[in-house]
Amino acid sequence: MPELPEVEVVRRGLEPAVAGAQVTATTVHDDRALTRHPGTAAQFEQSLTGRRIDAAVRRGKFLWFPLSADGQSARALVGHLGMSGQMLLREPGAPLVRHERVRLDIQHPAHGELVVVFADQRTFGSLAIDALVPTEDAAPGGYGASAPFVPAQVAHIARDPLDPAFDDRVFARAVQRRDSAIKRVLLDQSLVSGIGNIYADEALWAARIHPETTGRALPTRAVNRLLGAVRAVLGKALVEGGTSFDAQYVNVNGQAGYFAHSLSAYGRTGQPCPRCGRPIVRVAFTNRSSHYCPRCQRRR
DNA sequence: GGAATAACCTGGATGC
DNA sequence: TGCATCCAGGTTATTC
Repeated sequence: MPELPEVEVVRRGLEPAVAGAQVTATTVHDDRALTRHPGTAAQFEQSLTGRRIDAAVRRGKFLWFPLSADGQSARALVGHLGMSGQMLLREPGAPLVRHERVRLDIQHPAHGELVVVFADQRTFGSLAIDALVPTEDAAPGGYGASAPFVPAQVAHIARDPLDPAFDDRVFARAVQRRDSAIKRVLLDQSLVSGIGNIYADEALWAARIHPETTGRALPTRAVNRLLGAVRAVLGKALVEGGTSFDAQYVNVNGQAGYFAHSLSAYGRTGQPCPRCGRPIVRVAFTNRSSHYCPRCQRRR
């Protein structure tokens, strides 16, 4: 499932191919991929075709591609991979990809003609064209950005822990005001972005914190330890190309990541904890699952 | 305003 | 073999 490392792998793969490229054609195969787009599929195609992409930017799990102004208001192509979205680079004229929803034909001054395919099995992902608005803190909008702008529909998303503008102290104070379980807090994208179910479980295991511990119960030292664990887990996953369980997550060339082999808690129900040997347990958690070690991660 | 939950969706796995 | 059911989970709208 695409979380921060997977989305960053995609951004890094796309950046050299799309930054500076012009969109020569846009084809929407399935308008369910445009659920976040305010207009029709035809308007989406018309708005995008002919525009130049200036960069590839990410905040949390959102990607966006600022479009050259050309006398129009500043806008960007915004994308979210949802649970199964993929952005693939293909050669011109490449056959239709399974679950292909949108295709962009682009012309890059150095790389020539290329195709960007947005494919998505479960249709939770989306593309949209959205206005860029100034960031609240005047810092660059996200990873890969030089300008202090963010798409309007991403403005409520907090910065992620790998963003240089992320404020550790503000995060710690916000956590300690919450009566919710810390896992729920980690998944709240308006407090800290980029963390999903997999990396929440892994970071809590690394920091030896029980997922049901309330934010209010965590001393500042523990919040900082957790933040360090989050950064370590995300950084390691990024180096290993992200986590792939099946064909749902691949990079822009269709290749899987290797971090699934490094997981310590997530998806390891009944297997020994790598630290103490006690079996990892799985418990229900708001329509999904939490995995943790009952010995290493004792409830406060 | 904070917290909790349902709904959206598809296909693989499992059980009968 | 075929059908029904369960499960995975990010975001948003709704409710309390």
